[in-house]
Amino acid sequence: MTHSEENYLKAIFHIGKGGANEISTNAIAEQMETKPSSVTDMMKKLSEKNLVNYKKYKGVSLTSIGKSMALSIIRKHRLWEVFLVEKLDFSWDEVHDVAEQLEHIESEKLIDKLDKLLDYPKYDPHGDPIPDKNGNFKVIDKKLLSELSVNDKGICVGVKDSSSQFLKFLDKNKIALGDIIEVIDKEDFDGSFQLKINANSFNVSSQIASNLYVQITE
Amino acid sequence: MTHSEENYLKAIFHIGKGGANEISTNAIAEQMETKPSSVTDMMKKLSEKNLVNYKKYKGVSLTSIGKSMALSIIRKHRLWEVFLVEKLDFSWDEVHDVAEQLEHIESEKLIDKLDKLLDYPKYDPHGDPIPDKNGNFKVIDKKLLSELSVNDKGICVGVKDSSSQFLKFLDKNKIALGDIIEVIDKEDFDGSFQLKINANSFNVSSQIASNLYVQITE
DNA sequence: ATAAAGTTTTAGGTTTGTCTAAATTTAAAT
DNA sequence: ATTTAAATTTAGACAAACCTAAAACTTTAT
Ligand SMILES: [Mn+2]
Ligand SMILES: [Mn+2]
Ligand SMILES: [Mn+2]
Ligand SMILES: [Mn+2]
Repeated sequence: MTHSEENYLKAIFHIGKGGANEISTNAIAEQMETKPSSVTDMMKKLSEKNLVNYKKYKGVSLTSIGKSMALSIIRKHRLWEVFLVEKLDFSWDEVHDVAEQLEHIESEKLIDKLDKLLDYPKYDPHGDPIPDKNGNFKVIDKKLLSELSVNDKGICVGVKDSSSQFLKFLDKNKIALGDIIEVIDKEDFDGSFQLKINANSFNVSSQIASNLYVQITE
Repeated sequence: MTHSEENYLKAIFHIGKGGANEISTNAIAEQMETKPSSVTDMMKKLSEKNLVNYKKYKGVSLTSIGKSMALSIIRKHRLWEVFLVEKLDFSWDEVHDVAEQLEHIESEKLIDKLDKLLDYPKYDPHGDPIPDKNGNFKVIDKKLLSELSVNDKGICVGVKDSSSQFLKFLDKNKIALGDIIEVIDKEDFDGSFQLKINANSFNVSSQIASNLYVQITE
């Protein structure tokens, strides 16, 4: 498997959110920042290798082999992200680009030992689940903060947008995974939220609220 | 810089042992396990980028930029080898191939932090020196065990052959870096050595003796 | 000094992954 | 039901990194 092939499989998995949907050529091209014609070429090759189901003009889906390869790459990506944060003191907004490179390192032993060193983490620094060796992971029942109602209370468990920009914004405002969030009020006018985060009052825009995942506790 | 370009620079550095000698096309081809014609192509490209001095039929040498790039890759390779042994419990015969991949990861911050995590090691698991950020490293005054005379005594500080085969042989015979070695006798007949290693008697063939580096203490 | 042998380069070709432009198929709009 | 628009595929091209075979250069041996 080449780096490029791996990146395509990962892209298909992410667009389809792990399901078996038919993914369009254009969607893949956008995700990969490449041209649709390049995608078509690659889909033919991946189809030849039995990693995707491809029928002309009908989009693609991952085969079970393709899916497990995608999961293996995602596992590596997220484990490396944990390593960078936990062992090398990277901040959560700096890890993605390096992990994009590290995810392609081929060595089963390496990743097993890394998993052990990190004490078998279940989530990456952005709250995304880390598949185990067999590709299994728990899907935690989380909601976007923007979907909560007044008086709902929960724990901040993830981010939808994991751009450096957004993560730095959260840092600056001292919002972190694990924080307890309570919805005090919702403003109809602009969709903004009045929150209590770890006992401090906060007001966040609807844009922020729709990029934070919360696990409701009551 | 592509992986391939990096590997060529490293190969040239290794063949020339860090000096500024003119390296032949065939020597590079052999080191890289590729064909001379491929080497010529690459030398033209590296020359274009001012990483090597190249004149047709006259061989190549690294420019100062090329040399510092080679040293940077070697630094990364050896730091990763230390990481694999110290933090992930790899044995010294398993690290090279993985380090060949990891050495190409691009992130200055990553390598600085890794260096710190490992507490700024000066040598890799095979006794090879690790260049610092500026490409400087100490050349330790070591000799091949085969060059020692009877009654010479020293510390085992490195291996010349770092093949898995040889390293496993040393493991099996409980010979490790840091061991104290004394030459008790040399056998003219087959060039074999009678040694005392950490107080135990040993007999090693000339082939072994010419692949172990020793720092003489008396 | 010349021939033979060895080394290096050139010429032309392949594969991978990309691109643009044109053709084809599917979906949407009238 | 056509026409128009959008999505997708094909055709042809290109750069990177490799190859084989042939030509050119250098070194060695006679
Ligand atoms: Mn990431
Ligand atoms: Mn992540
Ligand atoms: Mn090595
Ligand atoms: Mn080494």
